Amino acid sequence: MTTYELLARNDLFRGLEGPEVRALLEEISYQRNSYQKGDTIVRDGEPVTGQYVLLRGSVRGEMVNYSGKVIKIEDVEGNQLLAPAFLFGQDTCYPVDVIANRESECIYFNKNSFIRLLQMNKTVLTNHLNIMSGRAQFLSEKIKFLSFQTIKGKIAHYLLKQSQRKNTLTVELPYSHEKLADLFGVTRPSLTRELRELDKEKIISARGRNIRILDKTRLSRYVQ
Amino acid sequence: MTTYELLARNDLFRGLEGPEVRALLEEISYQRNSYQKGDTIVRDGEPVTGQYVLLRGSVRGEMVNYSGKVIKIEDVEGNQLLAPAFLFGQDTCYPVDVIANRESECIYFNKNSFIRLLQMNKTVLTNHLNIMSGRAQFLSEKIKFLSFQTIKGKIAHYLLKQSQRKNTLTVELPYSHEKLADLFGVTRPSLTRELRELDKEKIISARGRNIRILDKTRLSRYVQ
DNA sequence: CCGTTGCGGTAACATATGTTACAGACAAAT
DNA sequence: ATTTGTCTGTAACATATGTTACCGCAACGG
Repeated sequence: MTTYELLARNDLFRGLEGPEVRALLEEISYQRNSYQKGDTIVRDGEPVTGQYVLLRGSVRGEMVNYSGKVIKIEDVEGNQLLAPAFLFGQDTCYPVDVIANRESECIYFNKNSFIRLLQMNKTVLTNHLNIMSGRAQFLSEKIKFLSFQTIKGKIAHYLLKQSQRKNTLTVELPYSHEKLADLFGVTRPSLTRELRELDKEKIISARGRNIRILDKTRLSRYVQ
Repeated sequence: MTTYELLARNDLFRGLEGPEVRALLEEISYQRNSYQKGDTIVRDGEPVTGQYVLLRGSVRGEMVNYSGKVIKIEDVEGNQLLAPAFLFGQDTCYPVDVIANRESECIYFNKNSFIRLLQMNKTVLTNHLNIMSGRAQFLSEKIKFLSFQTIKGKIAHYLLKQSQRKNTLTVELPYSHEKLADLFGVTRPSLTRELRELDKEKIISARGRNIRILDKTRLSRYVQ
């Protein structure tokens, strides 16, 4: 698929037809880069000089502190902007490392090009405002999730959300306990321990990554 | 002072002259409301239907969970937008309660009016993008602060920031321990205990709200 | 002058979570 | 077939923080 066709599906261009997107992009300079699994795309603290768009693949944003503790903020899959809310403002720096989960491809617009893009089309601008708002909403949710819940609360919240989305009581964890623990901001043995306890109490059945919700009511009680 | 004069000093209108602001606002409808100390201006979970601007006074944004634990997100003083990053996006809801710290006054633009305002003037639009980016940056910082630091780490971070800003080694806490504990997402006795310990170790001298940094080096070591 | 109130200080104890280390299961690689 | 690495499970123990309750002080209002 061409760059245009891929980008046309991005939320940034929602509501525009392929040819319109093509016309916009022809006026703008950008570069296209590939990354291998494990490659760092942007580093925490680096100044933001432009806008990356993930075309293809999967990357994750994570915060790391000096003593090595990791909090995974999110996975970004497919065709999305990376850190879309950080391009503006003065002397903004990336708040996370962005690392490729597997082979991936990005488009990079430098700041001026991206601003021109926003100015050239009102729909694009509106889309971008929506995307930025969505990010702020996401970050707020994250604060709530990280600071209010106990580990069991986080597990309950997570499982109930997954189960609701797929409309099933069996949840296959998309991550190892290790990764999930990072997402929750806790350590791996602690996460495993709490999973085991919920299993022992017959609230869930947990066999490695395969989890089945046995008692939704009691599980919900852990969500604050 | 008139509404125009007040608003003209808002970051949203940075770079515009008073008369320009006046001209813009004459085309737009808005309402002006007063609040008493303790009044709730917006409530967590309420849909966002417009943009509040704090004209005068002081408000705080805080998250509360069902069991009553509070995390104060921030204080907003004087002339600023409230929750500026949440107006766009679909079905957005406020992520916090916003409560007046003392008698305060707000302007409220409904969503369409505010969007028109952004469309009418490119400077205003750019300012708004900057403000939104700033919010995202702030929220990211908050996540780091809340999830990486121990209580002593939070104290150290906070004191060092205050001391740097005022360029002095004495910090007069602007809050009671109670409020500060909310800001840190911890309980009051725990915060007091840690303050006392830092005092005992002669890293700071803490007498109620009056704190003096005695050993900057050792204090910094607590910041992750 | 005295009660009330809010605040800081403190202590005993409970609990959640981290730390570290190791063992077994399994799959991939050799 | 063997090795290697990754993952889950587990345990003993350490630590940070929460919980609850109480004290005393200072400010304030009646």
